[in-house]
Amino acid sequence: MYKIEFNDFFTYSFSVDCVIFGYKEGQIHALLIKRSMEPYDGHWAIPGDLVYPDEDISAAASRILSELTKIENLDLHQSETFGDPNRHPQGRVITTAYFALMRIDDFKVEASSWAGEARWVPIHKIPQLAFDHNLILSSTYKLLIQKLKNDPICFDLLPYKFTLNEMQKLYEYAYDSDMDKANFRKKIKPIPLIEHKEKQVNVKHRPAKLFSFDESEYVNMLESSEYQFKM
Amino acid sequence: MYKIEFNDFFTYSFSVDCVIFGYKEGQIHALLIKRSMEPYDGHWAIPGDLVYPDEDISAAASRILSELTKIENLDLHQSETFGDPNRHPQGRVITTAYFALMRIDDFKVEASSWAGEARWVPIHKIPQLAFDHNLILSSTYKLLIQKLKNDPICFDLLPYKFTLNEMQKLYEYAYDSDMDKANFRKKIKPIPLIEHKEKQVNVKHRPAKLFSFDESEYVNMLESSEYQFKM
DNA sequence: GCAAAAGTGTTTGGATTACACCCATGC
DNA sequence: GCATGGGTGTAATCCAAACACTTTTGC
Repeated sequence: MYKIEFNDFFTYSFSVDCVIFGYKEGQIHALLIKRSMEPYDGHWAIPGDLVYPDEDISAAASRILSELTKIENLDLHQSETFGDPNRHPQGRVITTAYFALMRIDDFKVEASSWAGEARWVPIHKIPQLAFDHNLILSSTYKLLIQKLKNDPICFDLLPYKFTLNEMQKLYEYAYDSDMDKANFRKKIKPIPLIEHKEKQVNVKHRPAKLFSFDESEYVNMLESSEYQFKM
Repeated sequence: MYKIEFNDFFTYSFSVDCVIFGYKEGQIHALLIKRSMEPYDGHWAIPGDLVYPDEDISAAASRILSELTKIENLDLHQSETFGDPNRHPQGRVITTAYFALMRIDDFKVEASSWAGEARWVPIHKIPQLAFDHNLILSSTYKLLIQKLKNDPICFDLLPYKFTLNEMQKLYEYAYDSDMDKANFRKKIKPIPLIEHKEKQVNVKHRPAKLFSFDESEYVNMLESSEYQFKM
């Protein structure tokens, strides 16, 4: 039936790699760690780990995220699965990539057993990484760009209170194209935003109003009407 | 470092499940097999198999496809990965779903060691399946519908020579909405189609022209201009 | 002629685009 | 005042929806 013994199939391992994206200084960044163990000791890599025998794979992604950043309850998005037989030098390890979005200001990297050092790196300046992580990162980044078009996840990258110009700049960066200010504001009219009374401070021009994404209203709109987020 | 021995991580297995979609009688169908082995002997299931130790996961998906249908070289699209620790009764088996599209008329199901019987089932009449296959199928179907919007894959479901009305009916089915004939034809104007001299035969109304997708022209358009398929 | 679907043209209203202009703040 | 970006209005244009109409086949 099988060309090998059935038990010989139960010799694989499984990992998840968790691409953490953030946005600062007008650029999308990924959080990379410097590995402090073999294999690829000393190389930069996407944070990832083996999945425990009784652990769901999405739970493993959450664990990695919180071990590294002490942040819980971030949305995780499943990306691609990579299964080249030779991708891992220590055996057959298949890996599923996830990505999470965070506000860089919110967070402090925690040193952990497997990460001596962690650093935010602009997505267009990623060095050579361990394993097939360059491939994983680039395909996951493409997926992020895709999702920015169809889901209101830009608000997970922007500060909680943001200006409309900041939002526009993020989309201009993601789509690598300039947008007209007036038209951008017309386009986002249907997105439910909370308008704050506060304004920008310490800017040497007219201060902009601050907004937040109205998540609960968005959920309402999804349920009741047939509103479809689209950028 | 780890709470268990390193070697205890290398006790998992990995499978791929290959959802094969077809289109006939105005409905999208999935090819299901009746399992003839434990576990879930006698249950209907998505064709799938364990991945061999030295086999890439996409190669495994191709293998399943060709063992079952003797068709090679179909495009495979990676879908979601499922890793609930209890999804498989015989151990920790993580699975990645793929899907392929085929013209139902083209093909004959081959009996194989693990499939005593195979059957095309309309996507809205799927019975109780083995493992978590109902979940896998429904999420993969959603992905198919999504991709029908953004990629010219409807032509993998339609006959090689098709009428514009057949194409429209497929989209009406996929999006569960009626479309205007004249507007549909205006919308697909930019899609490169080969217009055949032949027409429908044996219809009791004016016979429609037959078309085929002009794949090579599509590739050209993708490269040269900034054409973007969109339905 | 009639039924049925193929195939095309016109009108209309809403969305997108380009662009112009005024406003508030720091220096 | 001037530079800088915030914020809004308008006209031109494009696009999609609605609908009407003609054409070709079988019976």
